[in-house]
Amino acid sequence: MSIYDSLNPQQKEAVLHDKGPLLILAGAGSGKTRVLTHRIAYLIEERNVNPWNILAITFTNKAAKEMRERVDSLIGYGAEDVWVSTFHSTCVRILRRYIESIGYSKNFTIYDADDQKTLMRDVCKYLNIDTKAYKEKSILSVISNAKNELINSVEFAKDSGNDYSAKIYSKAYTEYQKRLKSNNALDFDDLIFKTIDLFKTNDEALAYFQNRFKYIMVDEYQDTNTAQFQLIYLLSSGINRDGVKENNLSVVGDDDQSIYKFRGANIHNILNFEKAYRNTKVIKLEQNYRSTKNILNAANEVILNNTTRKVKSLWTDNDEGEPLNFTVYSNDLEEAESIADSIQTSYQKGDAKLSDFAILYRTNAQSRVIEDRLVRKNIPYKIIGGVNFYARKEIKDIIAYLKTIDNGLDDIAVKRILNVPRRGIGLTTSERVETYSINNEISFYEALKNAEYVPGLERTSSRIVPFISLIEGLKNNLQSESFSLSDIIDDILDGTGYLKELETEGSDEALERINNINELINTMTYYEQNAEQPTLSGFLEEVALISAIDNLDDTADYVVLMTLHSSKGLEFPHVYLCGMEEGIFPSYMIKNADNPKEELEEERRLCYVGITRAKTTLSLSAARQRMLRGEMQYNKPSRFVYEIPRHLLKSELPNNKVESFNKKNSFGINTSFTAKPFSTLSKNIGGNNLLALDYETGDTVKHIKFGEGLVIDITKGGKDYEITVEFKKFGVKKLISSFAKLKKIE
DNA sequence: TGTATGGATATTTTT
DNA sequence: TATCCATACA
Repeated sequence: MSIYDSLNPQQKEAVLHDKGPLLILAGAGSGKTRVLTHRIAYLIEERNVNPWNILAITFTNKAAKEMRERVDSLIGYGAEDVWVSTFHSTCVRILRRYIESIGYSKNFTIYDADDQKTLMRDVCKYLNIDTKAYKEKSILSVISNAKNELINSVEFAKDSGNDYSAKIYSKAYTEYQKRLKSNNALDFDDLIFKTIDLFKTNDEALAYFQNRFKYIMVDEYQDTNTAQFQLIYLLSSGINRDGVKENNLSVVGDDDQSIYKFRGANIHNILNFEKAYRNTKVIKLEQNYRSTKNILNAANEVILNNTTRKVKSLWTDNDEGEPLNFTVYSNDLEEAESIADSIQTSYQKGDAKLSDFAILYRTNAQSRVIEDRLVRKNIPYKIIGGVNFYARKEIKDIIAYLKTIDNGLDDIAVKRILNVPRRGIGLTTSERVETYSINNEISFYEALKNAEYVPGLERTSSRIVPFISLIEGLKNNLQSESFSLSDIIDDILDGTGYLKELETEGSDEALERINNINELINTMTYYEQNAEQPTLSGFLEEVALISAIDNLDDTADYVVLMTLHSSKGLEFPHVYLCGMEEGIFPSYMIKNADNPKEELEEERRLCYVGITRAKTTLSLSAARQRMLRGEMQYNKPSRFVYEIPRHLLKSELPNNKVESFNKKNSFGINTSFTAKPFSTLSKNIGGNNLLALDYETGDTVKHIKFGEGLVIDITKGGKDYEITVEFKKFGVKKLISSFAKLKKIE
């Protein structure tokens, strides 16, 4: 039996596709990674394609690693020669080799969001841009959008014409690029942008890679942006020996799972693929192997409300499974408590491992309450994302030292550590050095070396000298043959007294920082032992391109918490989708967006992604009130919940337990209950979901807290009703029908 | 130059 | 709520 026999007909067709462009529209859980890996195996084993002629591109390191492992297990040898990597690392590898032809040096550093912001702050100061009116972040986002659309600063300037704001952005863009270059640094977007730049200006480099990558595969194609599209287009447009353009490009994606528009992803890349590549073969994978029928149907129904999509419908041979849970809790604490409870119960019964559970939410901020509950119950968990490990102060400090040692041109790094730990070198000094460096067109570090000549620094220069000799000493260590990379952090810690300072402080926070630093040392040791040719630049590069999801270890047993975005591509037997509330999910941000309808559809795709992560059970939940940035929010259940057909949902028995932490709710009572919103719900044919009320004006109704009252008015407000009731004991109140569980009294 | 303080402010998703 | 920033003071 061959490895291809286990594939279904569509999968097989995709795997056995010969040459030319191939678009695989792969629904959630339809085995797309399987198809890609089998296709790679097929090309190598059956078509005698050289492994090194294959390039497979993913978005995360984790996906790349998985793909390589799977190819490895499929074929006997050669898997290690297949180039499997992310867009960004692919570009870094290309640039490390050829970047000199566009005027950077090979040991360029990569700026993360923090570095970008620091640099932009300097730029704004220099250009006298009022950062109240033009925030660093928004300027950076304008620049990022431009780069994603392959607009350089010169073209941007042309396009901005006489528009006042555009001119400011343009000036900032120009100066920002100038400084990146003099710092010998690239930001994330530059990695792609400059690679294209290189290919457009250096025919030899382009030809080399076109010739090398005869077969290209791209995963998650729906998330590519214009620049990435162009990159792939260039790489896949090589001419073969017979002078024919083969376009041996296979892309896999699902337009319904396109959730990175905010990051420049261009959904038209996938929607118009067939137009960009003539003679494209299109294959749809519609059989889902992951979820139960109930879960899949719920997902299908929700996504049906989107208008901009390729028509497809997923089906499955799997069991019907259990209906989905939907519970409305009175507040976020209770929601968290209940989720933790239910995980604990299943776990203790031995029904599942902890790693079978995932708790998904829209925003990172929501993780805090849940984390708190899990801690109290001693349930091991891991939060993916949130404050990035490499964004922590102590880690950034050490990294800045490493960058300074590696690339003295990186002014941002040098400035960061100049006075860390304190050396009595303050702002005034730093500014004088900077002025000197600008006037003399040298790097900040070079200027520091000349401190004694810098005007006004006669006295402080004595403090700068030891700093310089420290760095120079570390640089020298690195040169010596016997020196190992992993010693370098120890040397930094010793030489600077960084560790000592933390030890003396001795606070919990300081200990935590020490732990983090040790983790960094471990990472470095691991890198040194495993990399083919370990270098400091190589390590810094790896660290810069790491993503949150890469830290997910699927062999460890813990509950994972993450945003819906991070969950894409993963699957779990049991999924909790919490915070299913209007304003949270969909986010309130979409209301003020340029195109609310488009944004809503993106949120809905995100919901689709969330639902389709679940294999056997899915629990949705909402909270009637939740604390958000110190303010109490009252939200209605998410419209997405209403888009799930009633018959796919299970209503649980009321849950009236009294929790001590909940005593002080603003109503003075505990209203923990399991909502049954669908007992009173009817779905209109137009898709405009309205609650059907079982009472009308003039009826006597009963409210859980206010008791009996007379309905005096019912007004339609959006997708809900506002009910005015005159209560016997509490007077006239206005209530929202979906919250106030009013019961008609006969 | 360093630190403490209070007030303003910004709140989605991240390779 | 958490972070950032300006200002005042040591």
